[in-house]
Amino acid sequence: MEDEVDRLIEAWRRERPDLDVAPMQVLSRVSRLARHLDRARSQAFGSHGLESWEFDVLTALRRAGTPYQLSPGRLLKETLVTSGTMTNRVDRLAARGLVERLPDPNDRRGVLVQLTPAGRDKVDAAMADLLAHERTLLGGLSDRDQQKIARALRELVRPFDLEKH
Amino acid sequence: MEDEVDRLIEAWRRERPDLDVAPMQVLSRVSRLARHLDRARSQAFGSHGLESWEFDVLTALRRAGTPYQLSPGRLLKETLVTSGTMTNRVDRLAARGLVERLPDPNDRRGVLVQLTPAGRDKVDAAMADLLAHERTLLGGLSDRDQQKIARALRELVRPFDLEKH
DNA sequence: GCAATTTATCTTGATGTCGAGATACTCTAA
DNA sequence: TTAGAGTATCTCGACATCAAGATAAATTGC
Repeated sequence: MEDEVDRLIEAWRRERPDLDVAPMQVLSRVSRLARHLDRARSQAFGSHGLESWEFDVLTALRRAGTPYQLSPGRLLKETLVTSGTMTNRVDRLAARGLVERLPDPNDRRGVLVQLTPAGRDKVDAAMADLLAHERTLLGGLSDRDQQKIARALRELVRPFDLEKH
Repeated sequence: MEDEVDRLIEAWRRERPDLDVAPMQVLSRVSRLARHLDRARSQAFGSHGLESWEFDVLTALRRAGTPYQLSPGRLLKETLVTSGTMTNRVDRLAARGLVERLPDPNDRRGVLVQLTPAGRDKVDAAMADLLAHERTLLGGLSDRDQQKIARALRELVRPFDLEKH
């Protein structure tokens, strides 16, 4: 059974028979699947009144555990955005009452961003929904297959994860 | 050997032991890998003086085969952007001399976007580089493993590809 | 043949992100 | 203790994208 990437590859083989397009079999599918996942996520969050970028920030805080505080600097490492973007995001989340800005008691340059109870409720509900939705997307794959793919993907991501330190 | 997603999942297990976070093993890695691939691509294109969005449009035209013409409407289906975005992209590519706008002889509402020789040269060179780079990223995986993953990913993407028709 | 609908493209205004630079504070080492 | 380097956050301007609407031409149904 064919998918869009098969058609893509077929076109390249026709136009550039000299190129080895095998890498696209894996990597183009990763990119395309990720784009579709983004859209599916946005849709899932919509029912909770959340945008994707809001979910990204809130989950980072939620994962940190009580008291659900992280510095903006830490947040931008977790979410891979720039400092200007994070300032803007925290502003808007604070305006919506989902996070608060607190002065960092140990560093007067610093700030701590803390999840409010309302923010915690929202992110918990959205996370449960997201996982339920993702489970249905993976429905076709056996647990064994999922594990195999997860292991292979871990191999592919590791070089990037290492770069950062 | 652990990666960032292992740490992510560990944090969620600690904070929300009631949730089944297994889907993240596959899907979070897909999303993260895709983000890294985007950045790697941008970097690879930089050496050809191309932006990612430029490459997207030029490859769509290149794949179409001689005479390398597509309508803006067709282009936005291929690249998954809106019509306003495509107008803007074609404007800038035309200003750089990589594409030309021609009137569609069969439909006076329509336009055809055509690759110039300079555009074709650029995209051909960039594509070869991209594939070389992707091959090194996949270096750790045997051909058999690559095929297995490709098949599994095709399963995961198919439902999305079907939606559109 | 004509009105209504659909299709193709472009225009416009709002928005989110980035990157560079500004500001304020902390740390290091002489 | 103090100059200089480093760090944390915010500000600002540029830019790519999107969504909605405008325009013009083609198509459909009567």
